[in-house]
Amino acid sequence: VTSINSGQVFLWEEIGSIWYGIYGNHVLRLSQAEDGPELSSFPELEKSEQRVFRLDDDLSSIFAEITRDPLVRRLVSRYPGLRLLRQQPEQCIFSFVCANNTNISMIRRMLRNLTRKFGKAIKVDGIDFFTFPAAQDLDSASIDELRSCGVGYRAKAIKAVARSIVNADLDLDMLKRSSYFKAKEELLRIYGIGDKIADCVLLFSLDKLEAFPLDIWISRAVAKYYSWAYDPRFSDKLTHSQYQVVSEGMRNYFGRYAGYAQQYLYYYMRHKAGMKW
DNA sequence: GTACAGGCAGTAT
DNA sequence: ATACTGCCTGTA
Repeated sequence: VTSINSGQVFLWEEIGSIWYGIYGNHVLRLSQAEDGPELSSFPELEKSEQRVFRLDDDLSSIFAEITRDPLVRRLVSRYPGLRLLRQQPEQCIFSFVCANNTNISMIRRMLRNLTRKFGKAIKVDGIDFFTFPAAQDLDSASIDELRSCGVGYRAKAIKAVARSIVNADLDLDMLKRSSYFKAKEELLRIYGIGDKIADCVLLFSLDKLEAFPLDIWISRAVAKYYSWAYDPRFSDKLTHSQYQVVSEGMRNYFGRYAGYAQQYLYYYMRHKAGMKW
C-alpha cells in the first residue's frame, strides 16, 4: 500500500510516512513495517484489516469478471494497487451528502469541520484526531451549527439523514442484508439522497458490489467508451430515468462486481485529466 | 466582478 | 418523461 485515494475516502491523511484515517468512532493507523503494511485502530476495532481493506473479497473472481472488458483489463494492470475500501456506513452516507455539487478538497474541509465540531478527540502518536460524529449528534445540531462547518445548503440533507437514522426510519445495517434494489429504494426515500449518492453508499459501505455510481466523470467515460449503453440524446448530467437506463446497462455488462470496474474507470478518468484529488 | 466544481429538488411543460 | 433553475462555498 503506497497511497490512499481520497476520492473514495475523504478523511485519510499522510503524516510523515504514516497514513491515518477516520472510520466512524475509530482512528486507523497504517504504517509500513519491514514485513509489510500494518494497520492498527484506536480504540481497537475487530478485524480492521479485513474489514477496511476488503480482504474478504475474492479478487481473482472479481478480476476474472471485470477484465472480460478490454479497457478495464488494461486499467487493472496499469493500476495494480487500486482497491475499493469499505467505509463505515454512517460516515459514508454523510460524506457523500457533503459531496453533493462540490469538489474533493471542499468535501474534505466540510468533513474535517464536522468532526472537529461534533466528533470526539483521540490522540494517536501524539497527534489529535477527531472521530466522525454520531447521527445523534448531527440530529441534535441546529441548521446554523451545521452550516458553520461550511456545508451550505447540504445542512438540510444532513439533518434529514441524521433524523432518519435516529428515529430508525433508515437502518443502514439492515440494508446490508437487503438486495441492491431494495436497499437503493430505501435510500432514495431520504431527502437529499439521489441516484448517485445512494449508489456510492451502497458500493462503498453496504457491500453492494454491483452498484455503479454515475457521477459526471463516469458518465463521460460511459458515453465515450461504452457508447452503445449511452443514448446520444443524454447529456453528461443524467435525469433519474436516464440514470436508471445507463446504470442498468453497466450492471448488466460488467456483472455482479460492476462497482469494481467503476472504480478503475473513475481513477483512469481523473488520472487522465491530471486531477490530484 | 465571473466561471467553476457538479448532485439534488422543485417547477413548468 | 424532459427542460430548466437555484443552491453554499472557496478558489482561480
